[in-house]
Amino acid sequence: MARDIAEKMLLKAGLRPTSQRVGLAAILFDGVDKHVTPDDVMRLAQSAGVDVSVATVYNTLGQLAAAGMLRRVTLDVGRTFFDTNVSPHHHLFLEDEDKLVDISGDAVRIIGLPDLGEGLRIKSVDVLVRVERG
Amino acid sequence: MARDIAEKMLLKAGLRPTSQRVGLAAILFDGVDKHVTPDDVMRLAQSAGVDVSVATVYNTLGQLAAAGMLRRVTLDVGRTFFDTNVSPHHHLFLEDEDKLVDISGDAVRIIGLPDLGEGLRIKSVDVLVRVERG
DNA sequence: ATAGTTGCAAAAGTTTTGCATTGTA
DNA sequence: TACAATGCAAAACTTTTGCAACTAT
Repeated sequence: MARDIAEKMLLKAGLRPTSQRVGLAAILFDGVDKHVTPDDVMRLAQSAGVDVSVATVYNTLGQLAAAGMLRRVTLDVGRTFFDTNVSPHHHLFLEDEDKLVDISGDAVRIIGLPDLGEGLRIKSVDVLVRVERG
Repeated sequence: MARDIAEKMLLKAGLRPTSQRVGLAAILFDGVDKHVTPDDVMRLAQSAGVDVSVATVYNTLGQLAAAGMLRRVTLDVGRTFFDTNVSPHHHLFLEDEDKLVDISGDAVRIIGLPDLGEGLRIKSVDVLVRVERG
């Protein structure tokens, strides 16, 4: 049952497993990696009969991302995706389908990044490959 | 005079060199590469005495980006930058200063990107390095 | 009781659209 | 005069905030 997993993930994230959050987490952590927008989540919640407001969807997604349970991927104006795959990896964006696809993080190597000055630390390196039919 | 250059760029982009657009282009293409948000541009326009609405700032930036005169760089929610450097290159984002810095495109090499299926074409490869003090 | 947490209505902020106006042929 | 392009007010959309209600001790 996905609800059990959902509850465990919420507790691990230090969030109370309220009915809204359990409902959302059950949708997100069903065992299949996904890339969803807040709007997708809202729609999925409605279909699943989870009664929740848009604000709570945003807040919950933000909290899960802050807890490292989701990865926020910002693409273009007004296109924020949340990725349930939180291991280091990159993304391919299929423009024609408006869809994000993971690229394994191990496979990709980036060489030639500049040395950082004193006291600076790399927080993340994201590669986004935009792909179109042609 | 930056106004002459501005007018040339607009004509090259197929846009009428109206007073608003010339004013904005003169701010953007003053010979120094910059990373600006629509809000920055609005403020700069006001300081420069260019009378223009927010909508026109957005529309003009979008038109210049579509014409390849500006590069749109989307970072996070509600953080769209326009880069006057349109040659292929990557970006470093300094979180503490909320500032984008260019990384030369020639210096960086990315290896291990997956083969694309039939009929797909890479449109762009963007690397974003997030940096923080630490 | 009370201190902390939650969910959401309302507010804030960003971007796009519809259309009156202006410019062009 | 007709036809296309422009600029912007207003609308649409995305995200955050403030606070009443709830929970746990």
